[in-house]
Amino acid sequence: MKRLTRSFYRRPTVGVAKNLLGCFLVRKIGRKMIRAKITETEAYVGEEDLACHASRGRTARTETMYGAPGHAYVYMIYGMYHCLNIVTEQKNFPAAVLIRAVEIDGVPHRETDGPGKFCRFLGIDRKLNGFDVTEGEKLWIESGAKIASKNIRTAKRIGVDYAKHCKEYLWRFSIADYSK
DNA sequence: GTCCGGATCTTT
DNA sequence: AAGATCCGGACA
Repeated sequence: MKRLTRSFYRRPTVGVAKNLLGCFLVRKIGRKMIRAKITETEAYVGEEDLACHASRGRTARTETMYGAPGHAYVYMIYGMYHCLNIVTEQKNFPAAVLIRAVEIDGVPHRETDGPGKFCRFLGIDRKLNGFDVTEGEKLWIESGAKIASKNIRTAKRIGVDYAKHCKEYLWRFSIADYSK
């Protein structure tokens, strides 16, 4: 397995979101290393995407998304959960892939089948916001077996009812075997 | 400064 | 179906 490089992320976000399925999110805490297979993702693309945090422009929070691709964008939601995204596309174009679910060997899937759940399990919080996943030692992503397109399920994104017409975009992707 | 709502999850 | 819980963004 090979670590994904910056050029992997410097591409259209929807493609990155699909290609991340089946890849392995690796988290290292001290001597402990956890490998998590990515099973569900969503794309958030630019200021025109009303579901994207950057739709309200460049702010302190969204600054990471405007930065170079291959960095983690971690934010807190509902006062108690964190969500992990990987920044995509060119610098100064705000876009990212939200990782929504992973699977870890020996861990019940229900503990890692939501964005807040696996972040809690992997100890991911805002301290990792802006972390370079193409170089750092705490968090990175390795390539995995390619998922055939017939095994990729496409759907509307979750929890973005406020996003007007953008809520209809089919920018949620999951591996068929793991779809709920 | 104040106010409001959220890319969620758990429990009822 | 509702509660937990708090930060970021909008407005003043």
